[in-house]
Amino acid sequence: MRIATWNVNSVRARRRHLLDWLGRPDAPDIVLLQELKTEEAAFPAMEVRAAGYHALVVGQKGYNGVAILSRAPAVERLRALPGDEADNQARYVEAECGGLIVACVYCPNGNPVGSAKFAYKLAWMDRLARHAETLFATERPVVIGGDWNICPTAEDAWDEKAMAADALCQPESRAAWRRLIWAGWTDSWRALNPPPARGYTYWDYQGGAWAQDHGLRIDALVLSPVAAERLAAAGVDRAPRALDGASDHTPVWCELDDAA
DNA sequence: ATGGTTGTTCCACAA
Repeated sequence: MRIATWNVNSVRARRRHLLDWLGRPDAPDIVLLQELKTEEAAFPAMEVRAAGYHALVVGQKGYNGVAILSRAPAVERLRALPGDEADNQARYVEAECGGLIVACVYCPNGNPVGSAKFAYKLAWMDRLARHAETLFATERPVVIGGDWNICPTAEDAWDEKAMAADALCQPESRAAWRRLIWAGWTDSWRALNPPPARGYTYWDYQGGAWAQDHGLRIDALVLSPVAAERLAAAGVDRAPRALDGASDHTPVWCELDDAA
């Protein structure tokens, strides 16, 4: 079972890239998408279906938006992250699929540091950590994947000094990530690629970042213990980032062996 | 210290 996550930065602008990628022979069984930037009604569900995938979409006009694509139908569990009824940003969807619990996250960016947006980022990550505890307690195979908007360590940034003022690299942001790791969750790519390996997943549109490989690793598939026991491979697919009109993120994937 | 780029929406904002 192959699972991937990809922040497409507008599913309408990336429709052709997405459909081409879903049509490749090694395309994943489950794909988590972020930053759809559209309402569910404008999601290209028919074309995605023709490519072989069911789609569970939580959309929003202009901003955010997440989806779970799957070859087998997914059964929806949650369309929002618990813990704040007033939060209407489309950043979370969770489903039962292929014997797994799968959660797709678009964590808040939080820039600039010290703003209300940074406070929202930390509050959202606190809600995620608390919800992750309930998922962990199921003792089921669980995958939480998406754009975390956190660069976990200095090894995950092209230049720690250049990123020092960014919300993605703040100590509080990294502490929110480590809270999950200390609780027993596995960062799938990093588990198989220990430092000094680099696996950037995002390159800014500005400053020729892609051409110079000035990237960050901020997209990840995080596994509960029984899922991590099945982890067979993980990788970053850099090809879509090299295309004309690319998203600023590229897909990350992991392979889980069949359940014993 | 600023400007560099992309997407969506509206004449900015978010990333």
